[in-house]
Amino acid sequence: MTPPKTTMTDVAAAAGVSPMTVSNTYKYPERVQEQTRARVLECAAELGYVPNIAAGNLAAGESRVIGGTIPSMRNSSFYKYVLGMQNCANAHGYKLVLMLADTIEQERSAIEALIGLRVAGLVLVGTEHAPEAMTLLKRSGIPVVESWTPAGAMDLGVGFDTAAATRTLVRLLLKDERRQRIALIVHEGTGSRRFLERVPAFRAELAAAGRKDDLVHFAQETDGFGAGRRALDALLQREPELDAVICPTDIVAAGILFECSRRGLAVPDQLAVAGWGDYELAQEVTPQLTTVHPNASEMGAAAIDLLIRRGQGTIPAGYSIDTGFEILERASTRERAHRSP
Amino acid sequence: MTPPKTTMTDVAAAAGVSPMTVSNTYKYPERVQEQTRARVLECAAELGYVPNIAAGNLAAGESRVIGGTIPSMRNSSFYKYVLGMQNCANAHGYKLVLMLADTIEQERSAIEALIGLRVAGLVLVGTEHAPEAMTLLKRSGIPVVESWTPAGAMDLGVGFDTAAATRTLVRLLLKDERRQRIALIVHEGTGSRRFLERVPAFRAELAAAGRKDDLVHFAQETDGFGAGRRALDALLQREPELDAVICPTDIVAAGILFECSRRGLAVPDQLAVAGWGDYELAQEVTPQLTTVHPNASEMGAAAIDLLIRRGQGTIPAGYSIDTGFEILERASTRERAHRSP
DNA sequence: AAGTTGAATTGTAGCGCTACAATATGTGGG
DNA sequence: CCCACATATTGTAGCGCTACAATTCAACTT
Repeated sequence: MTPPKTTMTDVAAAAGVSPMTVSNTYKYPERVQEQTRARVLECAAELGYVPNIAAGNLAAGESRVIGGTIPSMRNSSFYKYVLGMQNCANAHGYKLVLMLADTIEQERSAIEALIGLRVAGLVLVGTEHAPEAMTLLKRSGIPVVESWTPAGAMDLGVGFDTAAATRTLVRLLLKDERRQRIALIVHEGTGSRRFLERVPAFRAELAAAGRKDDLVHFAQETDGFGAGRRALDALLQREPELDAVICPTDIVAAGILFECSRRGLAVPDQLAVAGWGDYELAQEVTPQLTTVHPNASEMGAAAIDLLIRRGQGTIPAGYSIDTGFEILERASTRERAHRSP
Repeated sequence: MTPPKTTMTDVAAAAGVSPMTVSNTYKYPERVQEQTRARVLECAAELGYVPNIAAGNLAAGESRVIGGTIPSMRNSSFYKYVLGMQNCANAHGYKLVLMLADTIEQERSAIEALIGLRVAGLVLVGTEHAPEAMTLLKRSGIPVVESWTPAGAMDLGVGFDTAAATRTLVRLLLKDERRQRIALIVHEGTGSRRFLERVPAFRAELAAAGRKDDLVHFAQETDGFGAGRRALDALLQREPELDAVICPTDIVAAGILFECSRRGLAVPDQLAVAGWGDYELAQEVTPQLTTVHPNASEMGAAAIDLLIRRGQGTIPAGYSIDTGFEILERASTRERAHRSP
């Protein structure tokens, strides 16, 4: 019932050295003579010893564990982002532990737990956090990187300019000057305001081109494909002449594509559809989706990198990295063929 | 630079009580008088104090953190599974920390890190683990639940009978007795053999019906939708009379659907397609996909529940829970309409 | 031969917390 | 008024580990 816990002292006894030598074997191998180290490791393996990281952190007053919260695992951008974080962390001898945080409240609880674990740093998504969490974060002095956000981080940040990406998408759609009624769909919900900064960018760009900028639709984040269907429904009701739509994610865009095919609406001839996120899906649907590629993996790596360098004191406060984006223009927004006049 | 770390002693001093009273306030609130507790919590909040879980675990020799490894975040079943775990853990006052483990080697490294953190228990996916990891797991005495697997767990297990699900799918396809050439696609790869147990079930059921059972295709797990395209290609080359196909995931099935639409192959009339996992996508594609619903959320909850109850000593070794599955029959495998004779 | 050096190893103390036993503080009975 | 008795609070010791200073010991100098 009670598992026989193997400690450093046990290993030391078995190897005939002092506990400190065992400690050094793991933490500063170069301080221990080759053959001593080999013997220690052998004994450790034989006893099934795994160093108690928590105790080590406590004694050393530092940690090589980085915590991350993720708001959703449902899209492939986040997957690449987490992979990027993990690879970078491992390459530097850090471990990444994740906690799921779908809502601000869950995030608060996760942040508290990770601070409790005394992680070396924290990577959060976005800049909206529970006020209590912000306070704790500041008090604890743990370095924090906020990701998927171009600016406005409390300290360190990585991300790309979503407003710029939105403007670029609008301009791309306006290349076909016959498109008069362009809509923007954004998510709203308990979780995140991070879509909302696209709205003013959208409006500004349309206004600059002398178009009406009233078609902004708010969709539930939890709805997935269904949100696309519902959004299209609502938008067509408001504006039967709808020309083009910019979606908050490729999932929503795909939902719209599916709905268009049900209704017999031709994409892109009758309706141009732009996605967001460059999910794998975007290349598989017909027509292929124009989308925003977020460099998720680079973003993840940059976040961890910032954290580690901040720990070394080589990064000033308030530093931010823009990991850029790329607009992938595909069939779903191609200009309509000009018919002979 | 050096963040002023607030400790229990600081809070105790501020509240004018002993450190033990602060400790009790958090761990055994009922032992502390109402007003004392209130004062302690107030001081803690003011100082931004968060208990050091790691130190607490060390002193108490126990932990309320559960570790989990996840092989992929790309599908919605895993999302629901993780949610199920997290909800159950939180409901019992436990925290769930996750590590990404796409390969056996990454899993080994994650297991080691989580043991190092001295988590209360571990939830792994599948039954294949690095031998070193298995040894450590046994030696450490940490309770382990293996999930997504019906049987063969080293100790505790949760999952459903994938062989039974496969047989049910085959029988469903055989209801249309004109279907002669049914194929099975499974994933193979560095990551997992967990798809392979479907093969003998597939063969046995077909053999029992007097059909040929040779059409088994192995696809790369990393390929996503593309795997569907490639698999269909390969299968049609081997057997132009292909009637039906059972896919390892809904993603692969959707890939096949997309490819069918490109080729002008009618689903289900010319080719029946069955998916696996009941992803959101399955209901959105046309035709809607027949699929296996894995009760992912229940599985996650059951895993954590087992772990906690094992910690309390109320679960015998070798205990397994079958969380069942459901076959969702949808348009992609409907019987072909009988033409009048 | 005594002194100097450097590498390898080892005590000591303490990280922040909790189990446990010990003490203080009240309450009512005899 | 003293004793039992429960309730509230507090020392003490130690969890497993590491920083740091102290020690050992062989290999060179001079």
